[in-house]
Amino acid sequence: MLFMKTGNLLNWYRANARTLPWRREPRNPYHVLVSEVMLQQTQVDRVVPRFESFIERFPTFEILARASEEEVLEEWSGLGYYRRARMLHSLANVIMERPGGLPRTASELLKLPGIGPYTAAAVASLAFAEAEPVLDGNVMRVGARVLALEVDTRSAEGRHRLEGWIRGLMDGGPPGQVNEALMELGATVCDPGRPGCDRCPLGSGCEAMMRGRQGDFPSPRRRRATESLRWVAACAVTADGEWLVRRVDEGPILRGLWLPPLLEIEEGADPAKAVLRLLPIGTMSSPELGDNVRHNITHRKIDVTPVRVDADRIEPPSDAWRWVDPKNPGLPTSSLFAKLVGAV
DNA sequence: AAGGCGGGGAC
DNA sequence: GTCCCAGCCTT
Repeated sequence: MLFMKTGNLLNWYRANARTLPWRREPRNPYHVLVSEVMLQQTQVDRVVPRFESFIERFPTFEILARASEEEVLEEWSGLGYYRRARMLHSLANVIMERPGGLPRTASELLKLPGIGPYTAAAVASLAFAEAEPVLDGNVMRVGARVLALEVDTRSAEGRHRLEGWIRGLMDGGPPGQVNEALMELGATVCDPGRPGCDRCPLGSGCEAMMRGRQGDFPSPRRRRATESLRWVAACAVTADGEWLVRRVDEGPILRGLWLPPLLEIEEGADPAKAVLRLLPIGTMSSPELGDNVRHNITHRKIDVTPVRVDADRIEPPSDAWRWVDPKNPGLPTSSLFAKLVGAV
């Protein structure tokens, strides 16, 4: 009976699985690892193109390890959560030093930088066939509904119950396929707002569906209130279209990335006046306001006013300043940069 | 156990 | 506007 449910799930998966670049057989453990790190809090559609270019540039652990952190961050630009890129680079170096290379078990993978319970289980099961349940946002939602789980899916008890359920499914099929099928189901059928129960292979095995209570699971997460901020961006541009950028060296956000100088301003303050203090430029044209740009960083909503000035290509005052071609910065940066370029 | 970290897309 | 996403590290 239990096995039949697994069979339904795996048959559904074989018929409906998306073809994704990191799923090519035989599984390449490096590809599996890179994709799983990119997929942390980031949706598949956004990861696919970035995965392709990352693998093209850094095809192996060894090549990744030998690259500079700045090169890795440049390739990561716009993907967000930049700590992931730093830790992946660090991980590659650990792997190169480690006898035996990449570990094959979840418990050993868990010791590596940037690898938490989810990624350890995903790599171990998908690349090395270990029977280790993955608990990501998708699987937790599917499981919370199947079990009509009243406790928080992230609590110790919730995780334990979900893992038990998945281990039961793994008695009926290959663990990697079970994990991947559950994630795929959560991503494409068991939608947070509008679950497609009529096409779900788990059918009457879902307790929430049987009770008509799909919307009650999983229990909602507490969320920090968003904070609104106002920034001004000093956009110094040469006649050739080169932009002056500065490396962010302080604050908790976007550190290490290169952006036009940014400054927080008060509501109602004059953005043009604030810009003058930000630029190491002697003479400049009269500042010109661009269209405001909206940028969200975790719990912050930031309203950015770009102020453009025509500038001469002065010598950068320190190595924390550079002139770049905005179409191809060649430096680590945020998607905010492209938004500003389009708004002045 | 809780807070913080990017960014975009769906509604 | 709100919510979510193949989470992790730090305190």
